[in-house]
Amino acid sequence: MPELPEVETTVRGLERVLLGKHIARVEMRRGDLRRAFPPDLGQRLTGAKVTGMGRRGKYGLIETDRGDTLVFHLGMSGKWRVDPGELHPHDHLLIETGDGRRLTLNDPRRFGSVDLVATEEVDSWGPIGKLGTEPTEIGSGMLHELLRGRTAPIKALLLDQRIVAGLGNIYACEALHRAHIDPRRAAGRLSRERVARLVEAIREVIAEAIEAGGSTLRDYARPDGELGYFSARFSVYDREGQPCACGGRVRRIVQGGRSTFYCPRCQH
DNA sequence: AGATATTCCTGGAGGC
DNA sequence: TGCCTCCAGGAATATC
Repeated sequence: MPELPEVETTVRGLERVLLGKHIARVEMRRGDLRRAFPPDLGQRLTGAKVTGMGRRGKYGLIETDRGDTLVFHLGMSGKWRVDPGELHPHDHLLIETGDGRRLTLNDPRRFGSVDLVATEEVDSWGPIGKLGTEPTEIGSGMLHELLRGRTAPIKALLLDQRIVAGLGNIYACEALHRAHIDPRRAAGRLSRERVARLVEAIREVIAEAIEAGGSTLRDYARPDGELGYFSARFSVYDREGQPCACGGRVRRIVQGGRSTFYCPRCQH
């Protein structure tokens, strides 16, 4: 389930293979993901040189010297495979570099997307233009202001990409646990101090996940050739019924159709 | 406008 | 073993 840390790790992995390299060949195998692939994706990428790599929220960015940026989203099952041996059924896009490396975008559930956007328009481009602040850049005063008057549970608003960009279900749960905040609490009723604690927790959880992902990345050229995803020991996520560090028991509830895991003993 | 529900899709888990 | 149902998730869209 790629959230910000997994996308960041993916981008760093792709950077080693792509940055400064020419794209020799592009093969669109199945283009009907969330959106159809741009029909001219192949011709606009073929022969181009990759001049930069980046990330915004959960979107990965591959910038070329033609003024285009490939914007990808991994949805929930997407991943890039580096030098895959043979192609798999869900390898929807294949990119070959001038020095013979191969990359495939694999996404069984096809919730992901691939778009080609003029580089100078990326920041204002539809989905990215609507995104809120990066977790690393948001201040507690700013978040407190954004949450003011909101009656929805804090958990639901942490998943709203227009407020903070990049959190998904896992890290929203983990951050709330670390900040000792009850996920059901109305977002607008959190004190300034608790919002500050939440911001700190979000930053820590994200940073640790990226660090752990980076260490997995060191051996990303494993036999299966896949980029390694962060698989940490979560404190609460997917741990229903198991003990919390405080001695409580992790509970699962449903909010907005999504599972929330939290500890009733230490989250208030 | 804000909150909530529904939709897309496939693989894996669990039930019988 | 095999078949069935259900569930996971992000983001767009619909509905209250």
